Amino acid sequence: MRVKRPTSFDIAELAGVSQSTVSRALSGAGVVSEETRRKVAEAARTLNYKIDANARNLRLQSAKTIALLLYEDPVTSGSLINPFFLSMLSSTIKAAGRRGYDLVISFQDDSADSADLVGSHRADGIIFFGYGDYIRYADRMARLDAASVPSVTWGPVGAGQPGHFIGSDNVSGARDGVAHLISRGRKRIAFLGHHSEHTPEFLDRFRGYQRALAEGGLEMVPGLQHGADISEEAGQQAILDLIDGGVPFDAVFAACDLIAIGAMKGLRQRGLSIPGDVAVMGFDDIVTATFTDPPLTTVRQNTEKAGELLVETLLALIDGVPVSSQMIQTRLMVRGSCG
Amino acid sequence: MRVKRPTSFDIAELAGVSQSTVSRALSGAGVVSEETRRKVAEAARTLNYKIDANARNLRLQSAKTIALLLYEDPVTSGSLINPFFLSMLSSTIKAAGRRGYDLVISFQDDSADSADLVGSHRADGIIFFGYGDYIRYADRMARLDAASVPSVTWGPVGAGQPGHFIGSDNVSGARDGVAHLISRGRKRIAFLGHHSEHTPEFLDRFRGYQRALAEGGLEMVPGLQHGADISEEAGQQAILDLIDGGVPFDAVFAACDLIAIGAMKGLRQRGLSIPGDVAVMGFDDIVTATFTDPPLTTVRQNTEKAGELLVETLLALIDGVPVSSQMIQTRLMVRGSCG
DNA sequence: CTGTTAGCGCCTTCAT
DNA sequence: ATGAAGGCGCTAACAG
Repeated sequence: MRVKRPTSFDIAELAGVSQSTVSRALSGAGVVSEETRRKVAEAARTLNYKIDANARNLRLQSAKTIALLLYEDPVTSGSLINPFFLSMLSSTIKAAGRRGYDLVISFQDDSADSADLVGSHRADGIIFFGYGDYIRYADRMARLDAASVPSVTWGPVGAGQPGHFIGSDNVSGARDGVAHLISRGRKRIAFLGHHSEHTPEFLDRFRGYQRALAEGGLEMVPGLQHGADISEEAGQQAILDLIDGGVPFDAVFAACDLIAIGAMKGLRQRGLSIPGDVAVMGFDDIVTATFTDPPLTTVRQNTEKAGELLVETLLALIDGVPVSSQMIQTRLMVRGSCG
Repeated sequence: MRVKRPTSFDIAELAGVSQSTVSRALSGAGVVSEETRRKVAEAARTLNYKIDANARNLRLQSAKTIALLLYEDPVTSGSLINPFFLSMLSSTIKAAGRRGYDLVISFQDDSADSADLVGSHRADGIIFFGYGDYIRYADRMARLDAASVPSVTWGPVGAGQPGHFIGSDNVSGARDGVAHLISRGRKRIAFLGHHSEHTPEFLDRFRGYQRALAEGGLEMVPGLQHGADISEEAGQQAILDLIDGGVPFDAVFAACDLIAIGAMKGLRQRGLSIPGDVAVMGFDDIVTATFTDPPLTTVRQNTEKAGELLVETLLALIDGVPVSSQMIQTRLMVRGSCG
């Protein structure tokens, strides 16, 4: 059933030129007279010619493709459901497309395969996604580096991990958020989310929380910090634990929106009003944040810019241009949940 | 910085055989002595050899790659956020991986590009995703067909559209769901969701709803059918409209889980209890359905099987094997929201 | 069972 | 400005 596709020789014949001229005319690179360029372009159009990517890439020793690896791991089983990543995914695909790169996607957490994608010229480099346990990834990174596989990871910038990172300025973002709560007169501010070295992004947000408290002249109230996985359910459970713990609080800073939304549910479940009794602040600014009741005030991560920088950095790496990790500024989105 | 990668000739030399023997040994296809196969495998391992995908695919005139096109359109702007699609995405990627196929993903709704992916041998075929307006897609499908581009769409099976489809049995799934409501003694059952020919899957679910009512000896109560886009917000708004409409009801069948979850919010907002005052039934069985309060009873779509069938069908099409659209059975997941 | 040989379709010097 | 020729790395006849 496969129709024989036209090759550059067919175009050459139809246009009355040589095959190499066709190649030059279409790539736009070489020097070709305007006249011939037009003839070639037309011939290509009438035959519906498309450059064969395999032949081209074989010749060029590249792939014009970026591999996107999504990690699933025990700590963050909910991460793939996190709408935030969908947003990242979309912006990254678009950024790559703008530069003529395709994206192959893979959920596999088999580290061998990821390097193979590049080893086999299926992809020119790798972008890693996933709120994750970066300590576990460290050796993978090291191995990729050893094989000189270009790669960039979305995550904690400047956490001392090997490899190149693009990520939000989590410390200052969290600080801004908590400072806002303080400016609204809140004094007893809880923190929801895990914050060990295994989740450095959350750790940074925790540090921002601490810094804002210090700058606002507030003590961190013991008993108002509670771990939570990245899911609504975890957030809900965490806030219930907190309420039942008996230590009073008038605000919650959640390490991400999903946790914040879960917390709102828990608060309502216990008959507490938002923001009357408790103000709630999130982090990410997922689409749903606009639609909660009240709408969630949150720290927005710039996913557009993130995708752009991830791709740009990776392509630089592929071209052998030295690059450094980069931090993206966040922005406070004031809505109704903090009064 | 790019290290020169070993070729099959390097392996051949190290293993003391010819290059073609290396190819045979590694592809597993040809006849090679056990002895040589071992030697070659070991040489490949020590040199960390990976078959060059471009060369291989150029030779084979294929790509070993499937393109996944996600459609975004006005009607379904929320669809990409729909966790259901994430689940589909994951299962499809895994099914493709199991067969040695990579997946290139694209959000673009530019129909030209989709055909080009195949025309340029970047992909062997296309899988389309997206609750969508299939009428708008019809001409795209026709065009792809004309260019003999193998493609499969996740969507309404048997709706008379051109092309190959894989989808759930929406009519019988909805019927089962509504029959369950009836068996629990509900008499006035509302339907939430759009159901025009533009959204044939929802239309089928509406038909299942009608059928169940008829089989249960119930009349369809006028005023208890309300449109809703695919989002929590739309579901919430729809149920509020219904409540304010004044026509009493004791159950809601939502065209998808997101709508159902929004409806639950709206009911609670108006002080109605679930399932005491109103039973709620969804469709999809997204992860969140397990965690609502009460847990959502819903009609489960088998995403595992869906991904498997989509890939299997597409590969058959690519091989020129005739295939037909296929319907997947749903399964009622009884939880707490229907009493 | 293994080696030799001929391309797959394109880009790119090197001549002209 | 254009044409001729070589080769990217691999698979698949075809011989032996």
